[in-house]
Amino acid sequence: MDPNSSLLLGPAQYPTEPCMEGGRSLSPREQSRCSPFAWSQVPSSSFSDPDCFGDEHIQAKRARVETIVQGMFLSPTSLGPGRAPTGDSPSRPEKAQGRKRKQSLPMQQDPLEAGPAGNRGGGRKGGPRVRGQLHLLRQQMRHLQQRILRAVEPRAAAQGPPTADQRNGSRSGPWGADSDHSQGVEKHRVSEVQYLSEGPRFLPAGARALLESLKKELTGAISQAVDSVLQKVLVDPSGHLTQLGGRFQGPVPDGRSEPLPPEGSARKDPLPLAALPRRAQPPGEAPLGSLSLAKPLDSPRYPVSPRMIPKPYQPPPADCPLAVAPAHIQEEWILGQLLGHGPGGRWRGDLPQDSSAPSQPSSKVALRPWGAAKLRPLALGQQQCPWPFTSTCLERLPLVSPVKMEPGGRQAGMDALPFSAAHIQEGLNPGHLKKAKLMFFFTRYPSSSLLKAYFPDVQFNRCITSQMIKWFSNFREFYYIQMEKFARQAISDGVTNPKMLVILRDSELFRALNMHYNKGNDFEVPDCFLEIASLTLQEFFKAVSSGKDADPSWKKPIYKIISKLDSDIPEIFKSSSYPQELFRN
DNA sequence: CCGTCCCCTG
DNA sequence: CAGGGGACGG
Repeated sequence: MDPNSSLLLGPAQYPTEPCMEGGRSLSPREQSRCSPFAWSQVPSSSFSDPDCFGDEHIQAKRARVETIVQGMFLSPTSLGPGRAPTGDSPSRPEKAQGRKRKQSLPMQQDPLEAGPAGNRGGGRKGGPRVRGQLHLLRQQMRHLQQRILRAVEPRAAAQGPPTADQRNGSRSGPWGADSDHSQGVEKHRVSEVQYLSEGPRFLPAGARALLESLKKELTGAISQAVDSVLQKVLVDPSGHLTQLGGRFQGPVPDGRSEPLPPEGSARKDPLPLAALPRRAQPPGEAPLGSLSLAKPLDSPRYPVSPRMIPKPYQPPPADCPLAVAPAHIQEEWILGQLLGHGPGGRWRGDLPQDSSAPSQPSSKVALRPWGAAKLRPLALGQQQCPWPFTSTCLERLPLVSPVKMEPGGRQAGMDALPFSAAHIQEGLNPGHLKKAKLMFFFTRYPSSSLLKAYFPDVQFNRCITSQMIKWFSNFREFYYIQMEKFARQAISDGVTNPKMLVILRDSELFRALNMHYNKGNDFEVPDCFLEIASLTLQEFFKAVSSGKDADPSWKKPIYKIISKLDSDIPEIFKSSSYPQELFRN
């Protein structure tokens, strides 16, 4: 037990990067400001939360296959504007199916839908090769389906065609043998689903039996095939199971290999920080045992133990193992993949398409971070909507209700789709509030013009502007109250040297701030903020300990100092209307 | 006088 | 976090 350690620690405890924010260098002004002790981390590791990927990945594929197969059995009512062909089949499954797809698909791009283009020869690792195999499987399935149809078609036609409204809405009715093979793959498959799903009702018994049997076989075979393919993906060349925790083999070269602890369970032991590659400090995960400052009854924490000797500012490691910008891009890419919607997609919008999508033959189709499929009852041609904000997409975007924050609760609409740049918001929504809070890590005193620049989806007027200004005022209020509180506590704990007060990620003060501005640890707090917070704390400490707090306006000078320490906000905040919650659920 | 900011309150 | 009052600067 080392009560001091959490608050006081050498600055180079975690190898960090120079003061880069969002992958771009700071202006000279900020460089000098950050130096020598402000080092910021690219928001990162929280984005590559392993839990988001592993199981989802498999489940998504499974669900995909199931969906395809299920589609054969479904009523076609959802596929065309026509009403249900028979009165006795209530609208049962298609809704449920739609939901299922929605749930299972949006998390990341699905190789099955990645598009037919080449790359079958298998690139590096499993991805491309598997994609190719899956594509093959799908083609085979299509061929089988066509065979089935050809087999049953003549007899079925003799039974009499379906009524017109069973077919209308699709360019060639289920019974029209003129399948348009030039159609996009997705559309093609949709028509097949429709095709098959109408089959049983009109087929003679023999054909139906044949169809059923073939379906059964197909189902089994495909599931098996997919399983085997997936197994190959999940086993690396050396035969070891890759960690299903969700580490990517590709884009995240330095992903931590230790799974994140379950929600709410803090790490028992501090990470072996020295052993971690780089910026490996898990965001906000603090060892509960080493909290300080918030426990006033603890025995004296300052007079310090050797470990927490203040900062003889240690320069950062000169050899930063990874280039910053690429890592940043990778993280955005990952984020997009993980989120499946929201800012991930938007963030990607700023990236060169190819560089961030290493193995996508057709990135605009394959990368669907905004989860277009989620918005579609059936996977229609993604080609129609290559970019999130085309009109076709926008029509489908659920709008976020412009309501006020529900205390403590997440907005129901927020996980649907938190923003739309084209839908200028009338008011501010909880997403905006959250974004503002994250921005507070960079700027305590934003100007209204800055706010306008960083909330492009907000229609600013006097009221909105003042509300947002007010938000930051409230943020500051909380911030300064915390600073004063902890400064006074440090004084009462016997601290004499303000330089001893350094806020680290495992300190209680950090936890308080993080809880306030970054609830849920969605964002990795930049080190610049920690440095400024430390400085603020020190200023409060100095002022209080020298008795300046007798002056009614004793905080003013501190405010003045801090107001000059705003950092530039990463560009990603500008381009995304909302950085999205990086839910771990 | 107006816009900000702070502070207090609910 | 929002509202409202008051201080302050231009």
